[in-house]
Amino acid sequence: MFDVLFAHIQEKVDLTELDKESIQSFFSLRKLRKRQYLLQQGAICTHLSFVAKGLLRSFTVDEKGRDHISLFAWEGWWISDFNSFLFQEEAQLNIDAIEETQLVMISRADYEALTLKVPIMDRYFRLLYQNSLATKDRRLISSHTHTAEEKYLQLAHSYPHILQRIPQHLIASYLGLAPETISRIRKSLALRQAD
Amino acid sequence: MFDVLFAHIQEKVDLTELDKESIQSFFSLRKLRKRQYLLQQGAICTHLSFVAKGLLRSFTVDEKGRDHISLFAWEGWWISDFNSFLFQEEAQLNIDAIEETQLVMISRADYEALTLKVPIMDRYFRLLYQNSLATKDRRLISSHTHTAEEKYLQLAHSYPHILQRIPQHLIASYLGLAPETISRIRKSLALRQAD
DNA sequence: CGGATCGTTGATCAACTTCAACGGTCGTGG
DNA sequence: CCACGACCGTTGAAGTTGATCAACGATCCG
Repeated sequence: MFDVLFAHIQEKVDLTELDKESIQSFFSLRKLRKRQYLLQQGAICTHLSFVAKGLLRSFTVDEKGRDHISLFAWEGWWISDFNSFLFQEEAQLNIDAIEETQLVMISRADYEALTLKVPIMDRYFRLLYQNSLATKDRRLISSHTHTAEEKYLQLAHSYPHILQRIPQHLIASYLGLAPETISRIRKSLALRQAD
Repeated sequence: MFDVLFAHIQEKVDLTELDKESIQSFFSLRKLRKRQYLLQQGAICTHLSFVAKGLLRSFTVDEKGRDHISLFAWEGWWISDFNSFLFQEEAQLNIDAIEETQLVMISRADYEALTLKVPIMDRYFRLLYQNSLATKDRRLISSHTHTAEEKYLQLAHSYPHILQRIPQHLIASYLGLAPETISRIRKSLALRQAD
């Protein structure tokens, strides 16, 4: 479990064995079943979670009871409700497991303590957030610029393997489209493919 | 100029006088006229810029020649094309000044050097990016969840002062709506207001 | 003054949603 | 181990939101 975490961190910064020991001491492990909640709207997000294995989603539910998925997180991704985690406010987001999942988690207090004790983790998280920011920018622009089909194709191109793991109606929710729309897009693509 | 920058940094982390001297030595100043480009698509984004005074926008231009604004940055905001700045790739974004603007800028190399020489800046940027991430999440969800009118009202509520500084068609571009739509929304709101 | 820019309004149009019905598959409890 | 229900994807028809196209008036600025 910790191997996956250390491997991920070491893609961005160097860690000494001592660093690793320190880091490990701040984290705890947790397993989730399929459909199990990690966080529910209105609760306080106590932990920042790294996915060692499995797949989760974060989403909001609107007045009409519809889901809106903001993020999928699989192996090597972090997930939390940032506003809630950082400021210990009520969470706006729900997070649950799409597959059986194994997490490596750190509490709010330990997150602060970790970055103080192992300052290079400030750097790691900065690099992590930088990348994440750039991705979110692209996604927002894409959501304004592109048609439904273009958005679907862009996702399929960016994360081809993940489409096979995620039910189609969840993809729809992630892209901000109706499930029927995805179905029709796929049909239309398949027909054109056949030429 | 540097006062604004230091004030902003010190909202998040503490700086010694020595830190300030070090920080200042890495930054340079620049003025932009109205409509002047800070960055054009295809160029390399050499600097990360802090707005000391004025107002800018970052935007993409699609195949049909339409603008899509991803961000407004006024006093106290940072702006750049992150992908381009970090990896020195060709910029996807354009950035230009909506008002006369004064910037405090740091180059890519100096950004790296700064975070190494003044490690607390890693922390500052991490905190900055954290907040930014949370904001972008909310914006993306909002763009999927809400109607045109709701998006407009949400923006008006979040940044009431800024609506007076930004031409209406740029607001439209930021929200991913046609200029005519904003016009009609405002009319409709005004009519209802009159009741 | 003349051109560019900006907001407004009306008419039409297209993309996507909504609603409804159906068939297949999966998983769980009897 | 089978049967039932929940869940999921598909398809068709109708409805709605917001985009597009076009024209016009106002303002700003060189």
